[in-house]
Amino acid sequence: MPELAEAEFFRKRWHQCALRSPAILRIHTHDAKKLFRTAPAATLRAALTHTVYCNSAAAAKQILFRFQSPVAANTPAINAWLGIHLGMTGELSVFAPTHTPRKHDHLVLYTAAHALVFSDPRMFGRIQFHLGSTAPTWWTQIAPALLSTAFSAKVVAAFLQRRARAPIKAVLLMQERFPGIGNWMADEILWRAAIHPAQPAGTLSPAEVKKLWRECRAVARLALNTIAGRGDELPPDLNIAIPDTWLFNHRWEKGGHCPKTNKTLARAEIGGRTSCWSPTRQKLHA
DNA sequence: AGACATGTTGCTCA
DNA sequence: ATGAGCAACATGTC
Repeated sequence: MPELAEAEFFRKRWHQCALRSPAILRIHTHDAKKLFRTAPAATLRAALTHTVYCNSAAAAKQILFRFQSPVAANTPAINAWLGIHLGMTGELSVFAPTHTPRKHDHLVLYTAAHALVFSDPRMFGRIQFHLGSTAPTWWTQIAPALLSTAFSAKVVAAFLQRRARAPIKAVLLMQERFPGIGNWMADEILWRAAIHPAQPAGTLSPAEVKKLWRECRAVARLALNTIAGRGDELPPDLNIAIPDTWLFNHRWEKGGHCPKTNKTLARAEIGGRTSCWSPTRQKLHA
């Protein structure tokens, strides 16, 4: 599920509740070493218990939550940074404080009013942790956001040249330049830009590169607005918000049709991932 | 039963 | 050294 906008959706879900009841009273963790590979669960539990939630942010497919230890006046507060990557099947949800951890609830933060739950059946996600006054490098090193000025058409063009022989679809999935783009966003962008997913990145015309860059930003903006909501608003359901004018609602259904051309959508593995495109709209060229 | 899944990483080979 | 391709990870669903 989680790409750029879903990460922000799940961040808000925890945030809205954590804000109202911010003291962490108790923490449950599962034994999934894989998820805690860079932050041992015991260390995290010890450091985070009795801290207080401050704020959070989402970037790319990652979420950062900041907590502080209550300390005496005149003493600088210690920040505890919790990072969550949702992987393929990760999810953040909120239950009553009486919640009993389910099979795939790998991390549960109990406050007076809630149980903040991170669950992930496939365990492709990752939990990170850091103590210190400044944000950790695994957070600050995330590439500049699609909607930032640093993500310029020029920077995109240069990146495509370095990856000239790779299919453009594979290039869009590279987080070091396109933070937060995943399989469905990449297909949505290419469909709107009318570029075939297998087109080698170095063979895009200057006009196509410009169009691709614009659609990266447009899809990021639309996805954030519709999936993650505007401002502090949170859509009640992750699945109901997306209009049928997007490729999104047609790409997985068998015999799905392009909402622009009404032709049957094509599907193939490109760049190691299943890709979906509209054959009359997105054509390979020299 | 078997194919497939909205992600990353680490290994090969060119 | 750099880029491209692919298997592996672990579990659930159709």
